[in-house]
Amino acid sequence: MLKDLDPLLHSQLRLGVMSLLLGLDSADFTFLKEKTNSTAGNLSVQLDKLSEAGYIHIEKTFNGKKPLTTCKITKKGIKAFEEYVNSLKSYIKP
Amino acid sequence: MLKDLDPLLHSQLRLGVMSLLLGLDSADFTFLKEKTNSTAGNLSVQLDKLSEAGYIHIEKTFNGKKPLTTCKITKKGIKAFEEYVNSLKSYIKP
DNA sequence: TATTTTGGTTTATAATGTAAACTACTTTAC
DNA sequence: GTAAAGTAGTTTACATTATAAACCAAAATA
Repeated sequence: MLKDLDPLLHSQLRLGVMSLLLGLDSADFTFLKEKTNSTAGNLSVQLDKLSEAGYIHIEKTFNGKKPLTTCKITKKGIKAFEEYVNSLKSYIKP
Repeated sequence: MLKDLDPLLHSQLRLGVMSLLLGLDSADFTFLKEKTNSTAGNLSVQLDKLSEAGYIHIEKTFNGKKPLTTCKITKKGIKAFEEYVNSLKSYIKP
């Protein structure tokens, strides 16, 4: 009946990041920070967790002279997200 | 875009309890424990939280000589659940 | 009558989330 | 050119949350 929910995705901020990344080719730190309305510190921590789980890929480059952190969702991340949504349905079905 | 998720409902066990109660007139402790696959201790704590928030109503009676804890979802709980589901959609929309 | 089971609660610990403080560099204003 | 403010983050310390282990009281069973 009630399926387990991936604890890594069952967090407002991490879910928000994944949701945003799913619709985009890639997104940088500042964009994600604004869209999710999070603090930089929190976002930094949560991106690391998603990265460690292999759900996103983080690339650190430079935009001219400014550091630029770019995130991309991975295949594994897409699959995990889809499974999470599927599991959620067992809770919210009418 | 991404709406805030009620933290009280954004927990696997509490969400599971609410989901189950939504479809039933009422449910007792043991039933919820089995259906959610939780430990009694955890369930006890989480039911208290839902009760304190006014999302469920807990009645403690006796079934013959055995204690019986019965839970019912409240109007407030139904509304909160519906809002939670609605907010969730901003994350999982295709 | 000793042991197990039922139906829980309390408490201690582990895991998680978040904000505040910090780093390092850059741009702007004097 | 140098002081102040801004950008782009990271680290650390604390608060909240979740979970499990230990516990309690009564009842059923052996």
